[in-house]
Amino acid sequence: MAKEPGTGARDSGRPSPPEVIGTGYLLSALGAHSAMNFARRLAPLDLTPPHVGLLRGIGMAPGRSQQAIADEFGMPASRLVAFIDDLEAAGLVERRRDERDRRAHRLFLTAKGEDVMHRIAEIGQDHEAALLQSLSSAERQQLHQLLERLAVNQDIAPGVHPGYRTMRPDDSAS
Amino acid sequence: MAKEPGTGARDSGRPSPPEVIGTGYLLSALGAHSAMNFARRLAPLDLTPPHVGLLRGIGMAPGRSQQAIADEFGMPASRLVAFIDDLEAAGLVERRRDERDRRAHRLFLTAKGEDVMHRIAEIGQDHEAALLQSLSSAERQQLHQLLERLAVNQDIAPGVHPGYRTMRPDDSAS
DNA sequence: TGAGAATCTTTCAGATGCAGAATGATTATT
DNA sequence: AATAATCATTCTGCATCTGAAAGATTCTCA
Repeated sequence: MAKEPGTGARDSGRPSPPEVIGTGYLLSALGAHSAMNFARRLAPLDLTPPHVGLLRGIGMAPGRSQQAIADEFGMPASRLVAFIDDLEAAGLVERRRDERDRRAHRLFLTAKGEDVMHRIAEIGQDHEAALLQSLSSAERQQLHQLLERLAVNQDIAPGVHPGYRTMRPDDSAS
Repeated sequence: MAKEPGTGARDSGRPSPPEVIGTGYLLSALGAHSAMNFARRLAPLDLTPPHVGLLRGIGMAPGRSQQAIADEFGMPASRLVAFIDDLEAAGLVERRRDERDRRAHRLFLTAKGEDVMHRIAEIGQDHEAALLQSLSSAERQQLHQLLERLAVNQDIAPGVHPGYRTMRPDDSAS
């Protein structure tokens, strides 16, 4: 029985690769998990996390052009169109032609949009509570501060983030 | 001028939506960012994070079937095939027919595969260092422990995580 | 033993996310 | 006035991901 292949295999002569799970990995796994759970909670409203991000972006500074918002969120303007279409069809957002520059559409939350934002805030709090349930209040604060430091350091835009899948391997490594 | 639509609009009568950026959001943004940077560093090796996850999975317990690995990683077995094809074409992984069950393929790292794993470990450390550069050593430890607690609590599988995009809105909310 | 059910891999077809080029309308530049 | 730049939109193409066949093998149990 020299190999015992069925069970575990933990005894070759080689230096085994490091077992530690990196913080970066934890971050990305937890982030994906958190986003997925949030998406689940959002599904009954027929919204996705990007929709919500945009709603927030519009609500916090109404009247901006699609281009401006696309820039803030780091997405191509062409991608924004479909999202705004959805939000407008749902009656949450209004496109108004800019009178000073009739190429541009200025975006506003409707009254219904603002109501939905409050509903979303509740959902967000539930989600947050579920996510952090294993941490004490002090620990939650600690965690939040540490993450905020990282975010500032990496200058994360407060917007919609694509998955790494979006990465084209032809850019230069950081 | 009752509306003043041009400038900022920060003065309606409504209760403005909460400004706080949730920890869940930070997590997901940082996670996406981290995964993207890691993907960038991996690109010269012609590998993606899922490839690396699988390599690790195979290296840590060689000889398992594709089905077993697909289960561990929470992905459909059909999706695994292409990844293993890639890894095998690159000479990092070997498929061997299981003699006891000739339907199954058992997966092993080649010597080259193990070498690449070590290179990947280096890359991971660089990545980690860049990510955490703004934190003291004690803070890094704190952060890691807090995240680990969350991961355990949410029982995150140590595998390949799809983005929330994968979520079909027809499942039940958690 | 032998027939049908289950299991493993693989291929294939379809849905979705995403970026970038092309287009039409409008505005800025000179 | 003519040309260039800018905004929104549409369209095309590529990558990711899933689930449904299909072929090979093994299991079940009558």
